[in-house]
Amino acid sequence: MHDYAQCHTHDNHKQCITLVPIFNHLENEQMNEVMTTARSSSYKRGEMIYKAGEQSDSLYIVSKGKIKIYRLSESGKEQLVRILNPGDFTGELALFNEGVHESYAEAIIDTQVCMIRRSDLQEFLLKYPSISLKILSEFSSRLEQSEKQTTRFATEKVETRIALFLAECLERDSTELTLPMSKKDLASYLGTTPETISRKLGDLEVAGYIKQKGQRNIEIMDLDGLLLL
Amino acid sequence: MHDYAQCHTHDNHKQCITLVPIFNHLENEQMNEVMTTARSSSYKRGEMIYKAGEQSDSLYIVSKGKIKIYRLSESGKEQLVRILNPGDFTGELALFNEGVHESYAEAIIDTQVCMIRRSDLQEFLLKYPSISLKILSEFSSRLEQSEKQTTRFATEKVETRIALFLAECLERDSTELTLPMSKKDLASYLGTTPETISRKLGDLEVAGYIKQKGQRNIEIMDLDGLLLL
DNA sequence: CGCTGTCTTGAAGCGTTTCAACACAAGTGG
DNA sequence: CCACTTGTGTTGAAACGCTTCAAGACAGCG
Repeated sequence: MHDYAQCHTHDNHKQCITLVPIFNHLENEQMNEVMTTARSSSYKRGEMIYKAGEQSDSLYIVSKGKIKIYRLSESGKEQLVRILNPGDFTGELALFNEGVHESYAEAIIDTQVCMIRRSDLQEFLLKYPSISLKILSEFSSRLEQSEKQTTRFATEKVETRIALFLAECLERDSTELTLPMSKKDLASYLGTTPETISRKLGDLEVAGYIKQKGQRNIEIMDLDGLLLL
Repeated sequence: MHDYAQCHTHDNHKQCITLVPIFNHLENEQMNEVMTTARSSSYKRGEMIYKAGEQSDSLYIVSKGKIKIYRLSESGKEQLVRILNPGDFTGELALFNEGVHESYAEAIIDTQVCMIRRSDLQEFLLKYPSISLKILSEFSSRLEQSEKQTTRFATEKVETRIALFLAECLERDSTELTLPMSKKDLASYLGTTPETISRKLGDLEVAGYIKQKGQRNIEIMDLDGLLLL
């Protein structure tokens, strides 16, 4: 493994951009072209990358660290939308839209991102149409995912939403998982409260579907049963 | 206004494709190229255009009629996702993705669509990259919209979701609106039951925020009050 | 006109939130 | 390194919001 912090800026960008599904099909030369336009930037735990209402001017690719994306509803309540790990990107929505962010991006640990300016990106898209197809594919998945999530909120009760979430965290053929976020954040993500998360996980454990191991690890005892809730 | 049904197929396609934001910036010649690859198809009230699980092979553009898009949740409950009117399109998600539909599309009145095959579309996208940018922009808006909707479900109570929906139906500087769907469908769209819709609208009327006029018309008496719920 | 599906209203029941109090873990500074 | 502070996680009891079921009114379509 590499320690990014010790890399040259150029190596850092390369390291980071090759991680991204959108770009990783490019020829080496095109890749270099993209890289030279990128800048990098660091954020300390708790710092904001962008806020709702701000003008958007870049695509942000996480090269190191963790970022949480959240929204405020009309009545001021916060909902966690997504957690970004190295290789994930954000800021894309505002780029093709009105240009104003509607969500908040905050570093949850010390984080390094690499940024591609809007104008540079647009240029690449017209020059290498295959990038567009990649982004279209990425957007499609995200839209499916988001609509699926909406439908779950609209039709499933909390216990089911938790069960489905656990099932999605579980790697194929594995029986144990590590929660990707705190239970407080999980509550925000699933549209409920930390108290309810705590109680429902307790219920699932009593019913024999899962076994909680410490704060963040869960062993799935009966996946099929879990999905029948 | 035109009566599409009486048009020649070719005129019909043109009529229909020029309606679509994705294509309406094209030169006449390019437009013709797109049109010649399109086919049209008709559906009677209640007929399915596609179902979840089916292989996807086309983009569908509504030229006449109304289509409802809905999903089934894991536990089998139905949620209405969107209603398509002439000029709207669907089927796009599966085109860039796995190729399998995850939602259902049903004609709610007699409907005519024009279809562009997947392979033809991909060809156009690589040939005319500006179409991709248009679609990216459309997808961005949809994603914003969908994430906003998710956040509402996650954080707002039913009454607020209804109020926000009414506000969005209201045309600028207007004071009266016509619901775009039945209250039963509205309930499905907003993730609640027809009974609750009925009761909450009653409450809003008693509180003086709105006035119900017949089954589908509503006069907004106090928009600001409504949005402060 | 009659049938079918949508809409309304009431009463009972359920699921989830809220508030408060306490246990526990993690990050901070002497 | 420990003690301190701060934030996260748990548990109970009460309150709330919404759904469910049932029954009747109404509208739309053949």
